[in-house]
Amino acid sequence: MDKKLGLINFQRMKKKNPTLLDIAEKLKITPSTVSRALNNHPRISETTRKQVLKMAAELHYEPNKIASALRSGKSKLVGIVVPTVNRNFFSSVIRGIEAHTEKLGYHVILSQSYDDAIKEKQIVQALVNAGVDGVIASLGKNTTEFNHFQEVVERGIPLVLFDRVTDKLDVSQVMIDDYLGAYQAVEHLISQGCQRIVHLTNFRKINIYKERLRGYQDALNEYKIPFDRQLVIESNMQLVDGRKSMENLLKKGINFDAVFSASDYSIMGAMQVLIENGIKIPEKVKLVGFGNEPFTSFTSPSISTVDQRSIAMGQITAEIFFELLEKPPTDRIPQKTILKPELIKRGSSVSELKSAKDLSKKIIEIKS
Amino acid sequence: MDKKLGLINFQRMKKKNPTLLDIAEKLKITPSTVSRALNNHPRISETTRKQVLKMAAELHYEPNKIASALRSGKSKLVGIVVPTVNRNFFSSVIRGIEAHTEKLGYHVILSQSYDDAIKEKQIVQALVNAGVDGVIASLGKNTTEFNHFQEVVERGIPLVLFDRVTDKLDVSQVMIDDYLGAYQAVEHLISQGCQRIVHLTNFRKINIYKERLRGYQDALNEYKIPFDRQLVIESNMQLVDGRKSMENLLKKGINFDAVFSASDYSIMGAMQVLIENGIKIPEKVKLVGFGNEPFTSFTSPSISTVDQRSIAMGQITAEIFFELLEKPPTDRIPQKTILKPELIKRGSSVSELKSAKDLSKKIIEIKS
DNA sequence: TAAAGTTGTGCAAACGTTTGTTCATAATTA
DNA sequence: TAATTATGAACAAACGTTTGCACAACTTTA
Repeated sequence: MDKKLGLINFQRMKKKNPTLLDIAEKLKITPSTVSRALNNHPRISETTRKQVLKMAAELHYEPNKIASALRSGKSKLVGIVVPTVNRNFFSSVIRGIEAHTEKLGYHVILSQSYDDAIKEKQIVQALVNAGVDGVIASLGKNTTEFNHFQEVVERGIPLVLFDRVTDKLDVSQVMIDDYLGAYQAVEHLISQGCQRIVHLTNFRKINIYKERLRGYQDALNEYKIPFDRQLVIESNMQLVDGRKSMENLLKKGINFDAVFSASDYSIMGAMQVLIENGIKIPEKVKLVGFGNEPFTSFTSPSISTVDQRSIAMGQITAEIFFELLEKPPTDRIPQKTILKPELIKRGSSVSELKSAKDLSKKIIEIKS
Repeated sequence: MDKKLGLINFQRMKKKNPTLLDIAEKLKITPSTVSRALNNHPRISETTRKQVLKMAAELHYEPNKIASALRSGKSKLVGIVVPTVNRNFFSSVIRGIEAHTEKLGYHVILSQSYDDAIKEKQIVQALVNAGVDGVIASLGKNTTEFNHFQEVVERGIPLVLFDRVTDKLDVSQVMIDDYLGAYQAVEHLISQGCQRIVHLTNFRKINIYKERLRGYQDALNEYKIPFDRQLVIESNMQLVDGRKSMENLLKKGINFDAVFSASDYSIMGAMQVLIENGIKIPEKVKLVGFGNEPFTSFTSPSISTVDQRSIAMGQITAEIFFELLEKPPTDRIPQKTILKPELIKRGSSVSELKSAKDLSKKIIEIKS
């Protein structure tokens, strides 16, 4: 019986990590010296350092981050909070951030709020409890209250917001110029001869959509095109919403020659309905979306859209974040960084660009 | 000078978390009692427990997870490793897992390997160092060596693989029946009258692609259609690869009437080239992809594809994982769970389904 | 009514680091 | 050569929990 128990225990035995103490004992020095040797403390002799490094490698020593975090208060973890990770924009930004964090020996805890304000709050608290050294976040659509983020700041934990930001928090923010993006998109449509431009926007009046709407209005103004309230359609901006909005427009018989949507998803839905009704794009109606989701280049015609500079945003967000991290909390002056978006003209708004193939055909025809 | 320093220090003062000790002192009891009270230890009296809970709430006490993790060896963190998070399939699985973990008070650390074997190794080590209680992973395409995962198992840390799995590790796995998915897809194409079916596959011969190829071959066999090596095209399976593969096929003048791709991205590319060359889909060539990426339903025609049951896979993976977690390492018998995929027939392979609108039109026409 | 069991709490060690302080020795300066 | 400074390493405390053990005060059992 005893023997069997012993056997079981033996099998259960987990491979134990070697610790600083193990290295210290082998070398007949103290753990503190080992620790300093591994952390390149200047007061450690080259010979000791070499010995320690060698022994550490030999034993496959891996520092226990938990213990380190407890003692030093630095976890080398940065928490990222996004509404969803399943959006090209967000995952690109994350990739940009990750590239930076890795270089500096930090790791990322990724959490999704699914645009749920309560979940967002829980996540942020959990991240703080987990001892992250900083938080990078993009707000959920339904977030109207910011105590959880305020708390982060008060704890002296660096916080950077990107894309979906708020003025109610006095923290560093990185965003694109939504106003400009919308303005350029609408200006482009006008330059293509459009006069009755529908705008699809979100019924939740969060910053980015307000700005896009403002860009739309100002561009119309600039070109002396009257603003028609009827042409601004509010919805949840998903594909189905785009479909519904377009179906409604057609049913009501409202006259229009272009659609500028604040989301690629809803413009996709709108385009589907237009195609199904035999309305030629871009001949009869021209379309521009927002976000440069990958699928916009797959469709036929491909969809013009506004690129949000996700990679750049990720890089810059990370840079600002780590600058903040180095500074003591008092020196952290919140800064706003606004990136210029890029209008990508594709087949849905420019006849000649209907597809790459068409283009090459045309050239061949001219040649022959 | 002194005063100024004092002021600075005051400003810098971070809001300190209250600890068990703070609660204990206020109530004139010991931290151990407080700890037990908060953890519902049976030997704590109801009155003490209530007092502690009240005081904890009053002080906004949040347990320090780091300290708890260090002492108890349980971090309540589960690490997820996926090639990329920017794929509907993966993010759906993750969502399924998250739903489960949250209920049980666990948190998720999400990491992306970007199909880079070295990065994957680093990530797994980092997760172990970070003290995760378990790991859920989907292998990168280039992973050929599994020591890092073996290490996880040896440490007694539960490991579950999903979708991209390997037989070289004796751990629990959850996957779909790739063979069946492919078989059904090809069978469907044959039932639509196709005889010369191209198969786009990955040049990396990882499990899932091998299985899909096998399904393709067996379906042909079953229906006495000769296997033609020329019709199997290997590539990296991205959109551009699909384009190239199709361009090559057309250039070589190879005869075919259908394409079954092991990826939605490459079938998308292939479809673009076909459309650009004026080849009618599904009349001349029928297409089926694999993965049910959202964009497959956006295109025109919409693309038939094989759904990978991502939500179910996430749920089941999480269930298996937490079962494992409860058991001592010795009792962890690896189990394989194979889910049935679902063939989704859309316009790219069925003429009558070209679009929902067409369908409704037809109905109306019949009526009138 | 003494022995045995229960219940509620305190004590102190432990988890594996990091880090301020001390202390000896070696190198520099006056 | 004595006084000072640099250098390298040891000591010990600390981070905030958890947890085995001890122990007093009760309650039950014989």
